[in-house]
Amino acid sequence: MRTYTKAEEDYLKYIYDHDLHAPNTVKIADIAKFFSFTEQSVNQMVRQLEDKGLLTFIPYKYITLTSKGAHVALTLIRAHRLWETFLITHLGYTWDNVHTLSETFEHHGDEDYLERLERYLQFPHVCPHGNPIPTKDLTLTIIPYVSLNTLQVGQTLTIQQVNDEPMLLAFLTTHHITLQSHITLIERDVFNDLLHLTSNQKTFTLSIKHAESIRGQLKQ
Amino acid sequence: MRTYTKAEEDYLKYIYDHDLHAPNTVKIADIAKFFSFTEQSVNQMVRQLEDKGLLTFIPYKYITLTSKGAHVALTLIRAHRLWETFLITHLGYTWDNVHTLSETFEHHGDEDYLERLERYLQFPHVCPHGNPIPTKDLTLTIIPYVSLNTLQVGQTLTIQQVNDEPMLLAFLTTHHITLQSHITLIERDVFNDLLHLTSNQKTFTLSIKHAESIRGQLKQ
DNA sequence: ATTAGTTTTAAGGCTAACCTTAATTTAGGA
DNA sequence: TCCTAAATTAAGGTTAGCCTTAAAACTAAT
Repeated sequence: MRTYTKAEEDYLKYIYDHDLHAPNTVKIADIAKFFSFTEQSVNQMVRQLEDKGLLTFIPYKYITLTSKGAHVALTLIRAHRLWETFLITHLGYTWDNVHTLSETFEHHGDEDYLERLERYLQFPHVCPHGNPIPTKDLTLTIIPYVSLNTLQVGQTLTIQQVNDEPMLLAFLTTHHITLQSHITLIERDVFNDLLHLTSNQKTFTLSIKHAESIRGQLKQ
Repeated sequence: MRTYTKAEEDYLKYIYDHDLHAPNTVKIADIAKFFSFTEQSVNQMVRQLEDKGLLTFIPYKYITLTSKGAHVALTLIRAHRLWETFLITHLGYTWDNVHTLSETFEHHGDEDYLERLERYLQFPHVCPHGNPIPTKDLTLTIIPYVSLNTLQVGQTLTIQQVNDEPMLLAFLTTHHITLQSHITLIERDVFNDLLHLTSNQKTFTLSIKHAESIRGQLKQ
């Protein structure tokens, strides 16, 4: 039933993500660092994935997925986000506690049931975190939001997208911040890489790293 | 996430089923025959399951699940039947093509999501094959139907339950037989272990083995 | 040309899990 | 008591999959 192993799929997902945010820059060392593996291990796995036609690796340049590899990665993202949608909108999960279960389910089942699930959910365009859901033909519509980190002091962001990171989501939840919430940048602490922000008339602090995981549009 | 391995779970399911239909009769040889393993292999696994407190084995007598083991088996049955219900009633699967996918999903996830799924499905008592779904506290309500095989010539059965066996279900589907269908016994071929039956004004033949997988109540 | 950063080769280890063969031993019924 | 079905012991093999260490080789950019 499973065409690729979980490890293979995890590599593909990482490469897809990395390449999306910084095209043509994925190196063996990046993958090794991300998973805490040695570069030799990653080298082997990359060769393995290349042998299976899932990626191309130009040594000393970069690794990039073939269309076949992207197909696999996008199917995983599609499964993950459709599951999240179902779990949240129908089973009562919250956006900070669906990640693990979706991770489990995304690796199982075929494309047929995904289509059925998608139809049942009435073809959602985005998951509950605001991230786009690849369509059946695996097109992913990128919406050009700006990250919270790009705000100038005094500017306000309407949140439209948050990365699916449970800790961050739990943090936002305790501050009653959801999609459509407004966040204003009060001050930028360059020394500590922090942002001081306001939302719901309350002030809080967020690291730049986390701020990059939050996107939306500037409020005029 | 997974507390027990698939193999362990499969042993438990088999023992549960066998014990349900013929209490206190499960022997190592039965399991070995069912899975086509050697008795030595089964012996080892049975010891392993005993060490984990899932069953008790009285050598030369029989194997039976402990309440802990029954708990695991019933949870699997519960998951399987809830998934089947969801897949058929919400995603458009038919009763002869849900088995494999349910088998996959039944081994994943925790009890929390099962409760949510059950609530979402409005606490169904039976799956689409008519088999009872264990409740949250894992009680399984056995309905005393009679098997198609017990019919006397001329008697008619209203189908209420069919075992989840894809081949049989596909056969029934091609004959337009579903739950609530009426089947009349025309003749019993004792020599070949066959039944000649009628349903929807059409005659067909079914082996006794398969007839035992179909249950319901006698039509007066 | 040097060197730092990258990649490769080679050999091996490890975990998880389960199953097999071969040779015995034991229990319980006729 | 004896015999057969049932169970056990012991040692080892297999599959799947991935990861590590150690040592070397290569590339690109200064």
